[in-house]
Amino acid sequence: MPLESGGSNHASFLDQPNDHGVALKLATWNVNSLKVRLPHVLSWLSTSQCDVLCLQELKLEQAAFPQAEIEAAGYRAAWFGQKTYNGVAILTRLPLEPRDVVCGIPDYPDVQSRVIAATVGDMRVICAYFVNGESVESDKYQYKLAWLAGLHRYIERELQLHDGRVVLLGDFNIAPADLDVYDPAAWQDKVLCSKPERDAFDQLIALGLTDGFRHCHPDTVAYSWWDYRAAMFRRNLGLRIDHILYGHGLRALDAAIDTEPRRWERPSDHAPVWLTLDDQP
Amino acid sequence: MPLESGGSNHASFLDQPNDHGVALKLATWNVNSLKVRLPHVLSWLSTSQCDVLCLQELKLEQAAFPQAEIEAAGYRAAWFGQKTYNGVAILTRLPLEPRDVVCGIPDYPDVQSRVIAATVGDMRVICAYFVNGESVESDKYQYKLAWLAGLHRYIERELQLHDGRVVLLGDFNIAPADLDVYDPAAWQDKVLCSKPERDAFDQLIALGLTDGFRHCHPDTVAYSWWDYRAAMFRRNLGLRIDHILYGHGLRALDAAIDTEPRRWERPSDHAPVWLTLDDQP
DNA sequence: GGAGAAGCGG
DNA sequence: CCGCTTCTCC
Repeated sequence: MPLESGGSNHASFLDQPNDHGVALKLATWNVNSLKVRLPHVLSWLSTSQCDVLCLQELKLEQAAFPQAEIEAAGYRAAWFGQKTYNGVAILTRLPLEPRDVVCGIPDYPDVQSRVIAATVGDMRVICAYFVNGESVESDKYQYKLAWLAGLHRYIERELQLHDGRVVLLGDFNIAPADLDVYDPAAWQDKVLCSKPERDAFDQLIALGLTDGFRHCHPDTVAYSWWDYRAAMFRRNLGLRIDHILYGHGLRALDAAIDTEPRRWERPSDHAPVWLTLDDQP
Repeated sequence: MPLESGGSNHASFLDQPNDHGVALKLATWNVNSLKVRLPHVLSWLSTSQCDVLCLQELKLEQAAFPQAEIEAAGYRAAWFGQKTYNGVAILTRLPLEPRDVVCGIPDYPDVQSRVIAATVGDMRVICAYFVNGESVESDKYQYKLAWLAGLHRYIERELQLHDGRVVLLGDFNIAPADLDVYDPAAWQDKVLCSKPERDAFDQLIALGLTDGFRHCHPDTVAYSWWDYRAAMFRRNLGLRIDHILYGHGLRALDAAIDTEPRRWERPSDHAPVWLTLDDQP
């Protein structure tokens, strides 16, 4: 997969360096209700100083998005809401702003609000809340596989359109490898870990995307989600299912999963995952 | 209504004076879920120092009563629980204890846990959560009137059995007079204020009971309940529907409605009502 | 408006 | 376990 250099003639992300030097910090966080988690999000924004934060499971309708609070924190947002379930958003730190916002997967009809894309600086950011699938026996699992195929085609097009300067981030509801699972034997062939799901993940990678966290930490065991039940977080029994994949037109500097917010009062069951990108093409 | 002196040969409430001298302080409080309001109850017990506290709307089943916490506060309790709705309790400050506990109205079959009686010291305490009735057009209103008749017969018997040393207290769901209503015209003939309900209240009084609060404060406008909606408490738009009625064998010293707990975080919609009784027959 | 239930989704 | 919903009751 050669690095495309012909079409790309982009400027830097920002006119002036941010707190990460010339790097851009992106993050993804399934907040499991933005209404409940807004204080966490605002607090985390202020300390993490990330430039782009992608949220999933807003669980609020379009009109209920807390735009004023987000903007008061110095961010702009594009969001795709839905009552009760799903809902995704892209937050960008000023002077960055989401441009050319596209909700949903074009040509893939879906009543659920799972995908939002925007151009930020000169890269395409695609925030997705992947279908969970419930169990491999479930109808929802079939929907998941079909949805994954639809997303694959979408990402393929976006990579072409944006010369590999694409970041796909969100709650993938897929643990790509056994290293990403606290008990691989128990999870073998279970939803989130099944072969077809991992194949779909690998096919995204085969498009020329890199798993940011795994690239930076090839052997590190780290999880981004812990079931609320059975004190799974306290016992660190989790899965790494939230990911940041970046295209061949970009280069990663560092990545991590910030488990601190998972320790806060009334936490989301997910922790934010972040990645810094070098601004030298 | 002459004061019965022949049959009554009772000792004092307590062997030694309590914080109110020789008086006994009784209170009633509809807590609207004891599970949620337990901290309020414990806090109020510690400051009010009342000897007998009757609770309504526990909204918990018999086994879920927080006995340990109540006892740790220095109280004993008898309770009559029910899942979701109703539920009543009598709390007594040690060394007082509830004796001869009777749940429900004997000979008045009712699946709802609305009445509990106990002997405390040498008086009979009857704690009741009266039927609300919903509206005068409702079937529940007919149930209310029938229930009131059943209660009347019960109280009549208890007054005879205990030589007028009876206290009936609880959420009556009846505002006895227009003075007890923030907008009598609007509430005219409405449930809680209708003629048949007020007649039933007056018939209880006619048994030889005295409305403790009204006896001590003949002209005072004071409410014990304010609807959660429309900021009714802030605007002091309420009703006096929680009462302490005492028999002719007892004498009141003072009474009040403590509106402070209604200002606390996540309050009940009712405020505690208290009465002190002289221990000189 | 605030409590509880029951049911869905994760 | 935790969030959402709709429902009932007051």
